[in-house]
Amino acid sequence: MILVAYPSGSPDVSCRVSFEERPTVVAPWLLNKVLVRTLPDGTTLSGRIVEVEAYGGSDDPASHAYRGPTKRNRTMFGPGGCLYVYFTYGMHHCANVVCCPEGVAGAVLLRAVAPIRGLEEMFTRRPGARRPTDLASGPGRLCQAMGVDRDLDGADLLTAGSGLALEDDGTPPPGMPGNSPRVGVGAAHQIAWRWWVPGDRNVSKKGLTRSAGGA
DNA sequence: CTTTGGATCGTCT
DNA sequence: GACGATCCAAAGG
Repeated sequence: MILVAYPSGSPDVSCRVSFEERPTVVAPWLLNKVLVRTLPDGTTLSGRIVEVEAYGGSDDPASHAYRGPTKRNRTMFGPGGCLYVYFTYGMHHCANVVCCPEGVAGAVLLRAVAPIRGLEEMFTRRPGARRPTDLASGPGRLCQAMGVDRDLDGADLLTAGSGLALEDDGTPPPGMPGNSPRVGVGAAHQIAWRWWVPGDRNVSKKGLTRSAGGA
């Protein structure tokens, strides 16, 4: 039982217990945190998280974990603060931050980041991208730009040396984030489990729709 | 600008 | 054997 998740009222990205919260709590909190990728050759790529979605476990029909653990989704049942990467549509990878206590499935899909470091490398990895907003404005694009694939599944985002890390540069999450139903989820189970940074151009196209955020 | 359909393969039934 | 937590190019307004 978690008694105190956010002792100071301001979640600490380096604190494991923060990731034992539910995905609907962790998701909006991740907005404006920085995702840092260290490539095998030492190159650093980074971007500010501007769009996320929450996925649950046995309570969420839209979640990979809805019908229990499988070889593919087992990372979702592991400890919070780790990365869950899956491959879909025969060509795209998507990255998630695992949350909830170990044994309980839950994750936050990283849908978009605003590139900060390594733009040149990202353009190389994403031929066809013209503008910086083409680099990581979507879950598949984000993974392609930052070199994230299934090899990083299970990586610990709170430990240096795992290749991918979460950092807090002091920018707080938006006080009133954009909020809408999730993208690509059947209308039958639509609830507003998607959040974004209002006004950020890197938010994926399908989402500058109505919200509580405004510009 | 919006809409539409094809690509492509690991995973689970 | 069917179907994606998607992306992109092409075509139409």
